[in-house]
Amino acid sequence: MARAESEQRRKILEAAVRAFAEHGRRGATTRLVGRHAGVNSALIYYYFENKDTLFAEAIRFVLAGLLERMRAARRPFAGARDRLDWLIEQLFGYYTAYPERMRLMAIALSLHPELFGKTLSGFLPGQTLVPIEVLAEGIQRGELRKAHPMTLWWSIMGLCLFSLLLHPALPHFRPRGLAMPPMELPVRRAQILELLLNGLARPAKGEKKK
Amino acid sequence: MARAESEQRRKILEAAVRAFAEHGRRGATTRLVGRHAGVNSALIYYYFENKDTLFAEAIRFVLAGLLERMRAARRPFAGARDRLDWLIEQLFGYYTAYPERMRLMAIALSLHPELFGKTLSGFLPGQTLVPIEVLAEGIQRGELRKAHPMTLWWSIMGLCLFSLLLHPALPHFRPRGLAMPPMELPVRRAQILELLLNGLARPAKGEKKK
DNA sequence: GGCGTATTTAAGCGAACGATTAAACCAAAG
DNA sequence: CTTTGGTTTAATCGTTCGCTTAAATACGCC
Repeated sequence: MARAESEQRRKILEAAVRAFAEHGRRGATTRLVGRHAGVNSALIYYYFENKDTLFAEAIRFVLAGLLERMRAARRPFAGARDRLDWLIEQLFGYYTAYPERMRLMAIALSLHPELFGKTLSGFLPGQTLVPIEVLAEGIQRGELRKAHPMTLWWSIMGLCLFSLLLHPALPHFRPRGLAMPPMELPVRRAQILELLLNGLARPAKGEKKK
Repeated sequence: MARAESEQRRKILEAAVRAFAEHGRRGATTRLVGRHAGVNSALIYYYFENKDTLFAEAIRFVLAGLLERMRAARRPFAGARDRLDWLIEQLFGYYTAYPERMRLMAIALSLHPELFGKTLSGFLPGQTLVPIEVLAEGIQRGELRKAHPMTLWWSIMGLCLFSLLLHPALPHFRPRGLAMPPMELPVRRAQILELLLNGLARPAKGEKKK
């Protein structure tokens, strides 16, 4: 049965996030989670029903952390560029602080889409959906094109998440005779911002980039 | 030891892609792969050294399939929109034909970035990198902004892959009191194309969308 | 046919897994 | 000091895993 909050429970949850992000839902063993938490693996079954609910709770934990971070950092914006830059920064900042959490989100999405969707459904109601609100405000003020804020958020998520996932793969990706672009995170971040603002197409004659 | 090409080897490889995409590298058992392939699981160890090299070969198989598809579909382009639309279509089309292959790519990227990078390094040299060439041509003709073609390709990959991963999660994502945007694949595809062409920012007065 | 090689299978090994259990621990209350 | 209830642990059960082995089967060549 699920026990209430406690120091140990939280330690297990964080260890679970790390273990699941590193080895996947199946690859991470309960013993490994216990070892990461500095705790006997049987304790997991005192706080969580079984391994599967631990996994679901870990996802919920990651999502809550991101939303909480955005809630705390929310501020007024000076325009489209400032607004989009802030949204990107939230994702990049969360990754920098907790890379394993972003990876767990990606794993859940690619390997357990059904569970991911259901967890989201059970979690979001009642939450302040900061990124959606921030984007909706941008549209309403005429900074952004008219569209459903959620599709805009998905675009930003896709661009950022893919870049962040790619990041640790690139050091091992060195094909001979193929020049690689710079891939430090700040550079990639700036590229994403420009893409979101202006697109990839070359501006027609007469149009001027500010 | 790795045996040469054969009907059975390919059947095992395709079954492995399906199994790994469904359950992950650890979650997919060799017995399941064998069952999917209609073959005794011991046969896997006749054609592949062990489970890990089978996983690596499965990734290579998926990448080869995508590149081959693009090589076969390559054609001249009428402008930036046509060019970008074709690139998006390649990814969406590959997903439609083999959803499990795209998912395996996402799993490898999020769960095994090092292996993914190394597999890419071992595979790409000697291959014709169609998407890179297509994008480089677009830049050279002045259709696209100046940038490293590979960063452009990563942007397109990120947008498309995230949308495709999200797709099977959305039916289970129905939070009460939250209007969801339409998410049929063709709609999402059109949105991505517009984003790539124009960005999200509202055009300033005087500029006109064609 | 009959021999030799290549392929495929059934059977099973040791190890590691998720989960359960009962006992040990410990701090606060009586 | 003893009791009590919440917390943590060691020990272990039954199952499943990756992988090996040895036997069985298919197949080409004489």
